[in-house]
Amino acid sequence: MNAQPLLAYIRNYIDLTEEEETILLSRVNSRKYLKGQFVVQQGDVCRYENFVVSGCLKTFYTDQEGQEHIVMFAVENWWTSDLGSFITQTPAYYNVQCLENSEVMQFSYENLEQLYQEIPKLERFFRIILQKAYVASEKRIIQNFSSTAKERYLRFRAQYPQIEQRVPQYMIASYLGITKEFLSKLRHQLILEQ
Amino acid sequence: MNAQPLLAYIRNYIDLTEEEETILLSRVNSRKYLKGQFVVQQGDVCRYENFVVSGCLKTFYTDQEGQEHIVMFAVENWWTSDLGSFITQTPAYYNVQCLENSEVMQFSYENLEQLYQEIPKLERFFRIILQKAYVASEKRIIQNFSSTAKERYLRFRAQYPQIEQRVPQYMIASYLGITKEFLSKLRHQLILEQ
DNA sequence: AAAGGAGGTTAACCTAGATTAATGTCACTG
DNA sequence: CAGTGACATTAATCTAGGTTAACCTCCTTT
Repeated sequence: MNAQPLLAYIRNYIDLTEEEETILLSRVNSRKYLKGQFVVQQGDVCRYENFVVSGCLKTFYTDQEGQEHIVMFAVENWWTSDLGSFITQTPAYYNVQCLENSEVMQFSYENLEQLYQEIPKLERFFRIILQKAYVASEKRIIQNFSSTAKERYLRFRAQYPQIEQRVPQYMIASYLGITKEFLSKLRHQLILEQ
Repeated sequence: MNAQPLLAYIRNYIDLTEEEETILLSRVNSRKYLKGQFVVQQGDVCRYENFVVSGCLKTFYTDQEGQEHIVMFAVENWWTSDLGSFITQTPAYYNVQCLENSEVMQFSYENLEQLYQEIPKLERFFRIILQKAYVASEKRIIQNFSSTAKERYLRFRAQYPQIEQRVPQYMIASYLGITKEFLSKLRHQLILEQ
């Protein structure tokens, strides 16, 4: 397993001794998934928090009409799971599925609680990354409210160029909350405007 | 100052010794605001995380056209601040303004960092409440995407009956991302449907 | 009691984006 | 290289919700 990306990521926020890093790694599992496989399935309890080492995944749910809605994408150095399901250990609302072959580092619920005991600094680490995630999530709420689809698309493109290249457009449309047809119209408009 | 609501709230998540509670309270300030006063103003650095002891506040921002958009309301036992501004100590994007005379318990940035040193359990406390806030925020993103205005209004009413009574309708419309006229139309429809 | 001002409603008209369905493009597999 | 399946585009029509503006209630304040 390639633990370096995870350790490097954690070092951005807290300092761990070598011993602590060893304990940490002993309680994390690396897992490889193939394109199309599910890391979380709605209805199951989400057992892991997943740190993405390589690959690309989507988080989505299906509404009453069976429509798929993409909530987020995750690529290298992102976290993905159904956090609501994970923290309460109740059935998941979301699916997390691989769009490419992917490798993730998995923290199970029990191992993570254990780790909080063994390395209390990790409470701080997860608090800090959650703060950031929460702020980003709030920002997304606003931007959805007060922008047109075109503005949201432009912002998405500017903000996540790595993702736009790797993901088919109908999924980007789903992420933006518009139809693939309307996204197509927007793209056409933008070409004319140049 | 009435510290009981805050202590009771914290006790839901972690156990503090009497001594720890004393330290905590020594680093928190109670503050009373009048209706209309601002707890956070956009452009200023947000200095506090605020726990609401009594009253009602709104968090909003103004867009390019000067339109006000309400992001959340806060009542008793809720937290309010501009977290993005607070954690980075950079100018706030939001305003937090009192809709009623309100009392809040304020954690300043410095005191909170100090408290994390003195009572590491507080890292855990804030991690847990942030997890919950993040999950709620994500849920709101979804519900905004995949529901009509009518569904969102009904859900808001069911979920926050305490708030609907205390806040004028044009603010609820702003929170729901619709115009007050359209909300009025919806309310009319709902009366006919019964 | 008159005059504002804050909030709420109604109605006529307008627009962003959805829906449906046909057509196009490309990559693969047999 | 024909055929299939996955993805993208175009165009016609429809609808949720916005905009504008007039009007209606209550409270306050003088």
